[in-house]
Amino acid sequence: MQHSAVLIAGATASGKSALAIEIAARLGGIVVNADAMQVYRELSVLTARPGAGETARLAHRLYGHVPAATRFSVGAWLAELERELAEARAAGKVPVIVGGTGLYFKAATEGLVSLPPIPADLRRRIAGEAETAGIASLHERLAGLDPDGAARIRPSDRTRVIRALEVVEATGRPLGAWQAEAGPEPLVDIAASLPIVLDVSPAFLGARIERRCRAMIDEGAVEEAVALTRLGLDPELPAMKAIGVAPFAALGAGELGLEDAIQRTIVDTRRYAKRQRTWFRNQISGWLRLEPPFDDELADRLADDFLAAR
RNA sequence: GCCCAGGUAGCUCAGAUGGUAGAGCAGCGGAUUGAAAAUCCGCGUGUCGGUGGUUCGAUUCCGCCCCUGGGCA
Repeated sequence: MQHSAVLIAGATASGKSALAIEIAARLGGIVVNADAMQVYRELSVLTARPGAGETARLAHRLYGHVPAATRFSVGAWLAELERELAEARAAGKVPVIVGGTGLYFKAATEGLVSLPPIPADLRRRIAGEAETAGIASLHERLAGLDPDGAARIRPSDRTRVIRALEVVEATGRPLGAWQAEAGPEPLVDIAASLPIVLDVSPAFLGARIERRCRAMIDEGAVEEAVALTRLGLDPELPAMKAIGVAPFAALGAGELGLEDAIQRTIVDTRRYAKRQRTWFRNQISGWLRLEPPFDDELADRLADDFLAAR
């Protein structure tokens, strides 16, 4: 079953969430999260997750509903998105999917290959081997089991080497073979949707990122980072790698100065925004590209555009 | 005012008996199919403070000037 939706992709601090709310309000819709970090329960200030004011105005789904101890994934998100889209349709509400994770949008609009789940103990074993034997030696093993994959993935690309090895060891087939199969149809029918990418300049983002990172302190970023680290979770879990967690936790522990912690967070955020811009510039085509200001007039126009497209 | 040290990339600095310069950080470009705020690849972006002089050639040597820091008055 394919769905129509409004899609809003944009870099961090671009103003995409506010625009999503305005459009959803005009369409009688709901906001659905497409951001890999805003799903974590213990992260709110650090991920700039929509607050009480926003969620009181209209429904926000897939925000803060996953414990930080969980290793979330595109596949898990896609399964939840399917449920949300079905519910929204049944309720007659337009889903406005907003986020900054390019891979999630790609999975929603182009589909994701169907793979059996990888046993958790196998994943742990391979990750452990990466630590002890080194990622290059895992790549050598991959070359024996999945030559095409090994040729495509650099020996230094830790995430992809581990993933490719997991798949071929768990299923007996290389990842590329799975991907070559026709997967399930995409959840979002892009032709019947309004896909928007916010085209924001580094200068525009830079100022907003700095302001946000400084404001976080008063909103409790340090306390949030400290509380998260006190859970004693595996530092390799995705939630532990959220921008700001390490520097603000270090600040809370007295190991880093205030200004150093803020600067570290600003720089990390800027770099993240740069990677997002690269993704949206090169991995997405045929989407409506919009420049600031993202104001009420724009929301009016986009809501009309969506109704016309559908 | 005098003496000393220093002005080289966005920042902190290195360097060449005279042949237009290079590190770290920052920055920029790219890849991206179940960890994606992850992971990985590539790229120096420069009136060497200004101005005269010596020289085939000056960022480098010399003069003068400007700026910064320290010292003496």
